[in-house]
Amino acid sequence: MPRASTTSDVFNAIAESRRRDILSFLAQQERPVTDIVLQLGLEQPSVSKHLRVLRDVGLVRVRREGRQKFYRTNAEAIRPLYEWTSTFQRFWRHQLIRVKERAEAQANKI
Amino acid sequence: MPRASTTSDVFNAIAESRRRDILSFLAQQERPVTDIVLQLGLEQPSVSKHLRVLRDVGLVRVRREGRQKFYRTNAEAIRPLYEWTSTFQRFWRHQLIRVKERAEAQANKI
DNA sequence: TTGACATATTCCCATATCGGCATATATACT
DNA sequence: AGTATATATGCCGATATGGGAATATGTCAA
Repeated sequence: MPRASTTSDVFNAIAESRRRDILSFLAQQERPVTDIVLQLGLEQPSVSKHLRVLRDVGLVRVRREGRQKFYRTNAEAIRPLYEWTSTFQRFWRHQLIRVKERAEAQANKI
Repeated sequence: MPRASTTSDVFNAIAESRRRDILSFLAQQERPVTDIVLQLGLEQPSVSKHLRVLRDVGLVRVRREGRQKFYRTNAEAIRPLYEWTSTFQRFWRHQLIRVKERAEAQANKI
């Protein structure tokens, strides 16, 4: 069994750094493909392929206008990722508290 | 160029769902490998390999005790993921507000 | 219709992957 | 030393990948 498909879920789709770059770029404003190509310095077919993956998992939406297609990030689709990572928040907080306590204990010794 | 290595960064490491399962299991408490095998119903070599990947990117820490090795999640390493997803928070909030507004406008029409 | 522009798809290739199985290493016990 | 337990590694095979280059599709304009 090979690695799970990039289109199998949001976790696999965002593993590619260029796709994360695209998502960040398309978050504030919808953009035509050419803008992404220019902004990120990638080949046009490469961008189209990445957009296909992102579209398949619902991370971007498209709107056609003449011969252009405007893509925008569907932030809602990133939420599951946010929520999964959030479950660990309390643990890194605890770790930070412990680090702080150790640092203070060390400081008091001096 | 193939897909980036699973050990190249945290994003690639957590793309695998079993690795996410392992991280969740090891978040609250450190556990020996056998516990993970029993809890998740995976083969022992498979678990060892997943742990290797997680260790390489700093997502877990190990402590040896006799012939056992106790693994625990290093929550701090998940933070970059949390932070990246957080940058989209304001966008999905906007989207939700818009959905809410539309729903209310619809309700007022009735 | 022909040509120009915008985007998408196809084919090829080198490579990392995960599972399965066997085996290696490391530690403890007698 | 020899055996049992705990964990790690090596090898194999099937497969999806991303880049590159070429080409296809779709749309406008003259």
